[in-house]
Amino acid sequence: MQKKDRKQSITLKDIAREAGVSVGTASNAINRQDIVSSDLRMRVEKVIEKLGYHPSALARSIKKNRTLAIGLIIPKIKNAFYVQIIDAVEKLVKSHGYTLILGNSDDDLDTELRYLRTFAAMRIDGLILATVGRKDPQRIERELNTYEALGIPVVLIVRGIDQAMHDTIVLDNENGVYRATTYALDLGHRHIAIISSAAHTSASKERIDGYLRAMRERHYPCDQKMIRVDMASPENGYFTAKELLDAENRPTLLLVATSSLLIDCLRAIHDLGLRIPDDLSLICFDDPDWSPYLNPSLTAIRPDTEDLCSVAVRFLLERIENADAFSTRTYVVKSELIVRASVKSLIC
Amino acid sequence: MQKKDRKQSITLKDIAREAGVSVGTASNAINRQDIVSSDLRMRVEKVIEKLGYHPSALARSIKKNRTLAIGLIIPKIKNAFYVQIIDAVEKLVKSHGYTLILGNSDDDLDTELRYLRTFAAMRIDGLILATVGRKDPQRIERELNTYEALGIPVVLIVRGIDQAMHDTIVLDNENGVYRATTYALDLGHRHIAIISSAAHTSASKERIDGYLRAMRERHYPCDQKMIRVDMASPENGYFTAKELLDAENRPTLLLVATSSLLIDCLRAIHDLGLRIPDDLSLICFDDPDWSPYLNPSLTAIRPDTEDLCSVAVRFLLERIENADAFSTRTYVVKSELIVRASVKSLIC
DNA sequence: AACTATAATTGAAACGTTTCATGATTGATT
DNA sequence: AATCAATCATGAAACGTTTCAATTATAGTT
Repeated sequence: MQKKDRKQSITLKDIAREAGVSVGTASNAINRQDIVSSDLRMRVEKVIEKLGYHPSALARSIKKNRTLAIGLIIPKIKNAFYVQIIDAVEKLVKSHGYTLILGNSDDDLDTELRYLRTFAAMRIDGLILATVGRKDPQRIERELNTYEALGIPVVLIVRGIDQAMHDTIVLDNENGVYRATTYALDLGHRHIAIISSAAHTSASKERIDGYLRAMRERHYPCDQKMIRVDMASPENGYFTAKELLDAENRPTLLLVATSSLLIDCLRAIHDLGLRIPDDLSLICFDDPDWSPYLNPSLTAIRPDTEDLCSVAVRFLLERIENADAFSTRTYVVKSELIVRASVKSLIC
Repeated sequence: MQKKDRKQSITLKDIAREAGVSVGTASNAINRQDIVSSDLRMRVEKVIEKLGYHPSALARSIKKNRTLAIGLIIPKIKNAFYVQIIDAVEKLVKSHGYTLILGNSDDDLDTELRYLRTFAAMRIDGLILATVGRKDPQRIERELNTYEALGIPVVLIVRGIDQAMHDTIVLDNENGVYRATTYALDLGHRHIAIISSAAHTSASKERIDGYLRAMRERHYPCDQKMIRVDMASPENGYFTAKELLDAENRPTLLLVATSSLLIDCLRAIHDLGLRIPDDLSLICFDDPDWSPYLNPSLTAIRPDTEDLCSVAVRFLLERIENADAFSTRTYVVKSELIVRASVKSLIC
């Protein structure tokens, strides 16, 4: 089936003709009210009302070389962490007169690249990118070069890219997990496992590093079997968790590295009939809004998303205003350990 | 601070000049490969690669009178139900070559209206709208008339609007709650309360109607105090729930009408020290993906979001292809009662 | 009355594409 | 040789705006 040509709409030319002025004047009557007689302005407004004129942002953008649109690409909308980010970023950009264009790459590099291309073609004024990761850094770099060529600023969040050519906001993954691990050690846990996804992201590596640093500093051995990296295919976290928890020497505490893995892990725990925290203690990196209402409520490492987003948007808008005023910046967002009830103390 | 003029980019004219052809030909070499000699096509492609040409979707859209963008406006992204919808709709439109433009009105009518205007200005090819409701139907109607005038089809989802001028996909609110209520009655519950938000939406009314119908059919009295309508201001659900559950004759079962209220209710239940299901049974309309991992797992009414989205997108695309081929359609999405562990049987 | 300064309007070019009627080039067919 | 088709490329108009130099009208000053 063919798309029918869309009904053609009222244009500025129609307004001008009906009001008996030139089209340039009609434009001025709308946008530059200071420069036009109030008499004329009212006349044009009447005609606009009468004919039902709705200006085209396309034509406007092409002339003004700005779209007032900002792109946000995230890896997984089903992850509550990114929902918080979408919500916060949207409010922020809206308050500055921009529209948010969302891309959900669904943990798929090709989808991400496709959004990168589409958004560049759309000539968004700026991009906030949480990339799916480093499976194929060159391909992402290549798209980002397009942004460079088009003069569209890019801010990376959550996950950086090696060459520090862009402003980047990252979480303190290492430190967050480090503190969670020492907290667990302080409560007497020794068999601590960590399950993480997507080995190719630096976040994953950093979180594991935080775990390792805590264990090493306290001189506890780290069994490699306690470190599991899930391959980010759907459902896979479930099997990884199940295997880990069904093994002979089950850990006493499980660190879950992302809230999307959390659901898989909970399902595995549930299916194995394990009780939290008696059979297994649990800490999650990232604190979805329902975590207090799990039973028991969930001890979690909560990154300061508000801060993350406001810095990201600020950086981006600064670049949009004045692209070259700053050298590349990096900002690390603090996280906080929220102690609830999912970790059992093992000291007598 | 003023926005600096963006670096001006390579245009088709540059390609044409460098390749020694006319700009029309360059365009053909890119888009109409059948009509151009393969020799020329390769030459142009080389130049494109060399100069780094990135076509402007703005200019293209203005000529072709289509943007390949579809708008989706939802009332609350923090509501897991709408996250599912975003995810599903995005995948569907993407598979048809469209880009999704998301607007989160955050339960605010003005924000919704603003998105309606912005999206119309952007000349999206179609709109899927879950409106915040009927606080001020005329104002929404007015914006929708703009879409009519511009020939942009609109499909309403989840929440309809009185005059049936648009295709509409709704949930079977009444029936879903009806079945949940009879299920509760069958298990011996008599003091059943329902808490709902946003009295101005028809969904809210229908859900309460389903509750009432079940009670009446079975000839049980409905205490008006058992029907609470929350005013949709943030945190408010918490107080409404708390008041309801702290009263003298506390219900034995609570029907929660939306998953965003659910979090507030859980907090109230938690704060009052009530245990589910022993002190209070719970059923929620809408089934977020974490509901199986609440403890106890949550009995819920789950609408078939996949179906909702695929029908909505299908209706919309059909209208885009051929706006007038159909008269206004309405589709009701089925829902299913997922029985888990949050309802206690009261029969001996 | 002549001049000037200010204010209001015009007209055309420009933004980066697509499209289409026209023209040019080639090869095959009589 | 002349005609016809088929294939390729051209150039200009169009899409709906904004912008800006140029023009005209208006009022103010001497």
